[in-house]
Amino acid sequence: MTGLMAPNAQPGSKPAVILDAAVRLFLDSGFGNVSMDMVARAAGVSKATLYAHFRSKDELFAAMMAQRCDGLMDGMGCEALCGMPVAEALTVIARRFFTLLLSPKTLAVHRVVLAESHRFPELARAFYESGPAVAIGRLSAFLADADRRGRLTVPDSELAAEQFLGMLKSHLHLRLLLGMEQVPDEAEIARFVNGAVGLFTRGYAPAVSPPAPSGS
Amino acid sequence: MTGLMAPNAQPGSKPAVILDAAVRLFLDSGFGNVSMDMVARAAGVSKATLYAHFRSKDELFAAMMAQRCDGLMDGMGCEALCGMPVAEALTVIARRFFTLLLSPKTLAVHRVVLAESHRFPELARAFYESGPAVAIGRLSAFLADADRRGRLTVPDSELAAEQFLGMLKSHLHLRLLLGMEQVPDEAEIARFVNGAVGLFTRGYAPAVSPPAPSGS
DNA sequence: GTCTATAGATCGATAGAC
DNA sequence: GTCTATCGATCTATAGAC
Repeated sequence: MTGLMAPNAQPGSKPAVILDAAVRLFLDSGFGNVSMDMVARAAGVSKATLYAHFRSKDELFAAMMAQRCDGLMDGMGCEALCGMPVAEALTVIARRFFTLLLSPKTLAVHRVVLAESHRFPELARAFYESGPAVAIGRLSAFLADADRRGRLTVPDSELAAEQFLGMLKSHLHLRLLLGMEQVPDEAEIARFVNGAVGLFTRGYAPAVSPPAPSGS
Repeated sequence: MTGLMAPNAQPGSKPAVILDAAVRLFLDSGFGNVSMDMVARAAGVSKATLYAHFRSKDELFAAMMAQRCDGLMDGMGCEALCGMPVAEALTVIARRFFTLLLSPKTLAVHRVVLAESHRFPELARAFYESGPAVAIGRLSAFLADADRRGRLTVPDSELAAEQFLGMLKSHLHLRLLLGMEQVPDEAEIARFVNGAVGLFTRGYAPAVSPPAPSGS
């Protein structure tokens, strides 16, 4: 994160308790539908105490979002994947990305950031840099490595990373953001993951090699 | 559209004038940041007149969105494309979809619907059905036809349609929604369109045909 | 630091004259 | 139908006692 301010989150301290309440309320109902009275009551403090720690509602919101964006990409490391067969590694990456993207927490962050990106432009940027941009960067590095080793033929690894993640998001992500669907079950996840990995590996297969699945 | 109500939009009539003002304000600033006073002033009528035509702010917002969703997919017909070579047809479809998706008007609708999908669930559904769902449906039909004619091998045409449109959206759409980028120029559009068409036609190429670019 | 009480401003919706 | 004026509720932020 850039440094939007993340108060010393001594667990149990007043700022931490307030932030926890703010996370629940803001992510659940958005910025405009949550009043400072509600935050104060949910945190079990008075409104004056709240204002003693956060100078305004904007600052509280920004601090809350900064906390949520920080660990967004934990568990998306790609170190151990460079040795695996490409299709297998892509499957692992796709499943991780999907699980993260479709989790209620991540969906809530998307909803709130999108809704308030106009009022908080730096926040929108911080979210993108700490979330989607990291995913693209790591996958792009993995693809560039696969290209160097001849496992795939990827002329534009950044574009390819966007394509792969975009295929997974597809419109399913939009449907979930709009509240039209529940989180998909295993079968539906497998359908998207296998479909994306298949299309991607076929479309970026190395020049003229046989379709041997393991060796090569 | 389902029938959310779209008052007789006699051009020049008071309801039409009010709706025009509401479109500008709501799409620009969202639901919560626009007051009925602002709408009345922008439309050049009094607040009482406004309430004479729309019983509440919610109803005005819904009517405004219904109007914007109606023509959303105009110009996305795929009739004349079934005769063209697949790659060419996909390029046309991709360019149309991209132009539509990245237009300021469509971006604004996305922003507002996403922000208010919690408060207006039927509105979110109506938007999805009249916009993204139509795009998926038409492309899916085109792909199923291409599969029947042996131009592509597409076992799951609906999934494939989602993949193709998702590849185009990628994270570029998100960056634009967040206000981090201007609308891309011709070169950037070509990069995404050609990349998607290329990956898609290679990955869904018919079983064992040569990679001839034009004929076949 | 923490509380209670309230100032000050805004907004959605309505009443009543014309 | 259209206007002016206003009600009642709500929200952010602060003042002042402890």
